[in-house]
Amino acid sequence: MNATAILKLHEIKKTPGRISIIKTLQDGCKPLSENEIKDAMAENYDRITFYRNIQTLSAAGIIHKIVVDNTLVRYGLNCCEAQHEHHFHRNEHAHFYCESCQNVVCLEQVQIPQFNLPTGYKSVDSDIIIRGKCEKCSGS
Amino acid sequence: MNATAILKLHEIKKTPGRISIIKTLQDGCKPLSENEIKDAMAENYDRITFYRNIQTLSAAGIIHKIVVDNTLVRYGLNCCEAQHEHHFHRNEHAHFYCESCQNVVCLEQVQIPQFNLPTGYKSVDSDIIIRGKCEKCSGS
DNA sequence: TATTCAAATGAAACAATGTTGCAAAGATAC
DNA sequence: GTATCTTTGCAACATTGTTTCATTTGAATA
Repeated sequence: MNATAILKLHEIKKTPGRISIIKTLQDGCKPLSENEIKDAMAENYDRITFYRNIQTLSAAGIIHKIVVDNTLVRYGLNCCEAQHEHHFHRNEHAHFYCESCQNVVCLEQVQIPQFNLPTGYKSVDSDIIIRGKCEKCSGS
Repeated sequence: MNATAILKLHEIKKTPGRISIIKTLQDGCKPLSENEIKDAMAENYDRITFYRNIQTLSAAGIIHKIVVDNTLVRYGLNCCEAQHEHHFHRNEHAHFYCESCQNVVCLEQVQIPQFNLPTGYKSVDSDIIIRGKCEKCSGS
């Protein structure tokens, strides 16, 4: 689905900045950092607008923020299935962070476990970051 | 175990800043933010020294950093068992973040699952943050 | 197509967070 | 107590994130 269609589906105004962010993430085929998106957007990029659009796109369920570390944040495009939902739908999945190539991979297929919490604790959702080496970097 | 003993055990120099951080975390009985530690340390606090000591204590396995969000970081004291290890030993456990009271709880007893990763992916460790309501805040 | 109005933008200014270099002070071994 | 190496604290800087407000723009409607 193209950027314009995604925005229309979620009833969000089509603006150059938002189109740019979505297209960049589609082209990148993986979660990207602010700087990577910035570089791709070139003169289209404004930092304040970027943060606001990330907020908007995130709240709409179009993208999700991946916090690998407090100084290492990536933004990933939600999968196509999630894009068909009109309402907010968190596309919950774990993430893999490769300590060699620094890439983040969305592990759509990895089952999020049911954690056995102490009595009285109610879980709403969870963030799972698995660190290690990806396929390319572990082959040696 | 008191702060001095912990530092000696890990062969790290005993300094006021480090003692302060450890004592504050012991008194707090829960993971604390930089600001909470700062307030407890009062005039003892220096921001640069704090960051460096967090780095040192963390590398030694005395404390661990919990990144709930990129703008929401806490530091937790490692449990006593881990303190008996001379070498670095990551005391791996999941964390619970209460969206009502903003407290973080170390879930020592929650089993870290074996994630079924795609072929070639090697896991080293993982960060698990479970969000929801804690015992006190869910009772209503 | 022109009009309209709410929403989005971009500039400035600010706030918080994290890092580096370096001289002075302090902790431990002797 | 003295020597030595580590740690501290200051200054300065870099990065990341937020708020306010006047201006511009998107898109619904006439």
